[in-house]
Amino acid sequence: MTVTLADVAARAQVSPATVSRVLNGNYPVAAGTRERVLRAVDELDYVLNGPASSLAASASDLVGILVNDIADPFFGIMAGAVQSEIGPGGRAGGERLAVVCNTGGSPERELTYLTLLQRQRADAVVITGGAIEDAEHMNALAAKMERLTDAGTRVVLCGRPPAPDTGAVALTFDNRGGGRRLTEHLLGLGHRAIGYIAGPEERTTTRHRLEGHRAALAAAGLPDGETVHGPYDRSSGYDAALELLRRDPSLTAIVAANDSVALGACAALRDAGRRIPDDVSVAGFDDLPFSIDTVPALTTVRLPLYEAGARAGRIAMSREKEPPGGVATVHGELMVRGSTAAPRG
Amino acid sequence: MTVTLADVAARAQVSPATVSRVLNGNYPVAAGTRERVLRAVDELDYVLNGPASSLAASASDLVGILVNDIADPFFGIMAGAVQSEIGPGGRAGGERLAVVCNTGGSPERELTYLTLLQRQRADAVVITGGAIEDAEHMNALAAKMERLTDAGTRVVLCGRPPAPDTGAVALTFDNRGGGRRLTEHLLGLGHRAIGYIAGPEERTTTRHRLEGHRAALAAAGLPDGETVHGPYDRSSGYDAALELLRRDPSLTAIVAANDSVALGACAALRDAGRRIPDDVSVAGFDDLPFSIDTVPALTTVRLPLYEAGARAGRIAMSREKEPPGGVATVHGELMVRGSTAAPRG
DNA sequence: TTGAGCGTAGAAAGCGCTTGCTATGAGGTT
DNA sequence: AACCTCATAGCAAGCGCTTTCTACGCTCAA
Repeated sequence: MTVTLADVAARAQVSPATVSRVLNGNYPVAAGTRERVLRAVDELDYVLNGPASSLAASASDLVGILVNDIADPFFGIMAGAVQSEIGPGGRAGGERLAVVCNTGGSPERELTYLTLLQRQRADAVVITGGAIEDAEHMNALAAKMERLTDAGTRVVLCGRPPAPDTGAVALTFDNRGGGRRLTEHLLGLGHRAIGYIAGPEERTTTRHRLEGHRAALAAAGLPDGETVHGPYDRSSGYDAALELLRRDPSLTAIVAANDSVALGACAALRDAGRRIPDDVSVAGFDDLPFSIDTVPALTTVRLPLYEAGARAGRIAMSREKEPPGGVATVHGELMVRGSTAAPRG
Repeated sequence: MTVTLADVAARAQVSPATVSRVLNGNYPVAAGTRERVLRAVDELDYVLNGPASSLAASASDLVGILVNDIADPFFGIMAGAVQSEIGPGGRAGGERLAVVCNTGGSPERELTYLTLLQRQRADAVVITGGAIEDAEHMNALAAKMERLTDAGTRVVLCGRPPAPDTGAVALTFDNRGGGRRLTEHLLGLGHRAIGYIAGPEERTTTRHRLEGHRAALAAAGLPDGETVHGPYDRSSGYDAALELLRRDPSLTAIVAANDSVALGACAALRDAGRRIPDDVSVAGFDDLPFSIDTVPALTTVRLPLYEAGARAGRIAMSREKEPPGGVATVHGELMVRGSTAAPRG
């Protein structure tokens, strides 16, 4: 029914071993023989049986990429960059199956996907985005990562703090520094009543950005401002902005956990009759593609998502040597645009 | 080194066959035995060898999802919906490895990924987004899909025209109808000079949306308006809008191939000193999440991306019966918002 | 001429799992 | 008491490939 190696071998009048060697190209085969084999492969429309091959070679060409939310361009951009370095058509040339798995931000699903990838004996795994700060989950995750690296699977974290003693390489985003510079910018403009819309609690990204924000306030001798937590999406930003306004109608600036949240906040402010930036300044984080096109354009912290993803991909493929200590920090760049200005009067 | 089924069997004092049956749960095993086996699995931290299992059972738990651009929420939303029906934590409960593959819109990569999935003996494949209308590629693709379905892999197209005689089920988007209604809306407002920013040529999505647009014009007795082609992204929209303005400075409306393009067009119009919608109306397509938050909010055609993706996922899992004839059409809904208005004077 | 050395190909032993078939008892029947 | 039925469990034969080891010519140097 389905064509096997043996069929190809028979057709090319060689042994299965030779066909395998032609296909893998890791053993000398005479040019004529090779050609005969390739012709047979073509004529029979032969497709290698991946499982059989992986079993025999105890290695696969599968690389997994975990993302928290595939519908969010923040992850899409990183995932695309990783794939561009790994998958078909990538610089590597290898025909690897670079696949992205959507955890939806759920710790269990993160672990399940990791197990599934371990089951497939994945070559490498790239985990993108922030982590959940739950002790139990962190332990389970660390244990899993360690088992993966022990089994020879390279694990690279992209946009997540290092996981010590797991063998995983980390490309960490400087969320704290970015958050701090952003708030410093606002303080520099003269804002003193600044509301903060944070991401979901228990996420490293959320915490670090908030810490940076508060560090800037503290450095200026100011207390923490009003803070509201919520998911990383526009409607959360919308609701949170209204809530902040309710708590402190006199606030002159809102810092959002990311650009999508900022976008929702802008909509809420407009609906509440506040002009941006005249009445209230708004700032985001990430600098997603749409952020330059909002009205007014969004002040934000640009994270080099594509570059970081690409680098993570190369490290996963061992085409770039890992950073010293297995950890590198990726910095953001403050992008000052029209959504922030000095507060009135 | 690595723990195998046999190790678990030894520890649980049963045969490997029994362990396998406990793990697969498709054969009666006495409760006590099952428990002993599960304990051993746990104690040894056993993880099934996927390739070996797939080889022996000649079936895998891999489901592939192909997308044209993973950084575009249009695809991210669909992919996420498919995964929600298939992957871990999904309604199916099965621990399937639902993976998304980014073709980047390249025909070769599309084929390569399909081959890679065929190689892994994927359970099912969902292909999202429009197709390339190149005869050679279409044939190759059809042949590949046919071979996949022949081998028992269910193939579902989501947002792509049917592929007759390939065994693939298609959930097609009514791009033509949506495009037509959108332009009818503009005509109804009184616009006569309407520019069109199309997507890349040779894509079904591009062609159908444009055809709908022109059908509306023709029905109103108007000739085709100015048209510019470009990629489906904001900078393409920016450039194209300027080009349209150059060609016809008096145009009163611009229809864009999708929302991202429309966003770029809006930016260009603003930079050119035109007010929206006072001077020029702008419309998009898809109704991505950000579209309601643009200023002014974008008139567009809402496509039920999540619902369509979820349905594609269920069909791929045979949890919903396929539509009659293997083809169903998904309609869009015109969303009239602030970016379109009657032309002045 | 003989033997070493090289380039190339084949034989065959698995890789770790699934599953059809067979074996074994316990419980129920007549 | 002998027999039949189930419910469970084990045996063993693969699944289709990779890879080690061996074999077979040849060429080339001694």
